[in-house]
Amino acid sequence: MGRGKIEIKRIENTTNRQVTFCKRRNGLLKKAYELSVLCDAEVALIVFSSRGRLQILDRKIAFREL
Amino acid sequence: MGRGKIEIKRIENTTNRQVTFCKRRNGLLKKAYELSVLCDAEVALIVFSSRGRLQILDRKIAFREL
DNA sequence: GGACCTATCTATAAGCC
DNA sequence: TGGCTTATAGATAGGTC
Repeated sequence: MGRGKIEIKRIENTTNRQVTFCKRRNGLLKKAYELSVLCDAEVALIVFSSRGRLQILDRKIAFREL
Repeated sequence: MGRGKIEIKRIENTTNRQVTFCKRRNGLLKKAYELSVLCDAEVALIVFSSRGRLQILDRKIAFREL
């Protein structure tokens, strides 16, 4: 999606990788939230960025960043 | 998205809710996988369906269903 | 229930500032 | 680095079989 198609493999350019990480992490959090609400499901999402930041989403700890 | 826009609130129709759960869970698993590969990040996704099935994605336990 | 279809909506890649 | 913008790829709602 976006202006061009990309392959699903490690983005080598560091800047581009970080930008993509932020964008896609946000998208993933949003979709996890939507799934939990729409379908009344328990969804937990745990993401470690390459810099070691831990981020969790669930319906009780919504959008918490540790 | 799809043929019409929907509100993000619990889907009351049981059949429709289960269909949406399956579709969106698959979409979420795919996006979690893509994030982990593209951005070399650790991503774990834990989903409980309303029927209590547990599903986990991470890069080591890829697409495992318990 | 699952697999496929497709019109339409959404996420996002690449730019620009 | 962090927001915007926008063209386009991708996800999916509703439907059929």
